[in-house]
Amino acid sequence: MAFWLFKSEPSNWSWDDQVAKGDTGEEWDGVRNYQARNHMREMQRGDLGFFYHSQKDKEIVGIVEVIAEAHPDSTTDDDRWECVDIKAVSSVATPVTLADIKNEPKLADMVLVNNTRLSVQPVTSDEWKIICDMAGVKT
DNA sequence: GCCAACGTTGGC
DNA sequence: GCCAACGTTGGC
Repeated sequence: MAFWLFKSEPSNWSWDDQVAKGDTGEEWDGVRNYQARNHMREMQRGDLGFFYHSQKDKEIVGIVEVIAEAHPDSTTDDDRWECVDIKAVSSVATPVTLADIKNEPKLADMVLVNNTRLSVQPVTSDEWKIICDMAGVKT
């Protein structure tokens, strides 16, 4: 079981949009970055991830689950790009902001802090646990 | 709205 | 294969 973080600009694809898809889930398409794609290739069904709103909110707002492993991205003919499908699992009780994360010394090494531009990131199990505590999510 | 950081492209 | 130029992302 691995943990991830999915970043999205809410004006493009928000947590509400994701929740509206229910258990059907949705492709995490549109990624055009090799590092992010490689992370998606490593994902397995049942892996969990944080759903992070970039730009305006800058906070983790929900938990998602990988429901389909990497497959060609249907939004392009370019076969370099793949994506996984994810579904919303639950909203967090307390959104965890980027500022909260930066204020927590244990999270100083998070990719979110050090490589702000990467849209799909790995999260360690320690980081997962700490953030779930902060968010009021039971693990 | 600005700007820094980073990834990608393309000329050589 | 290197590196300058460019485009995009995202925090502030």
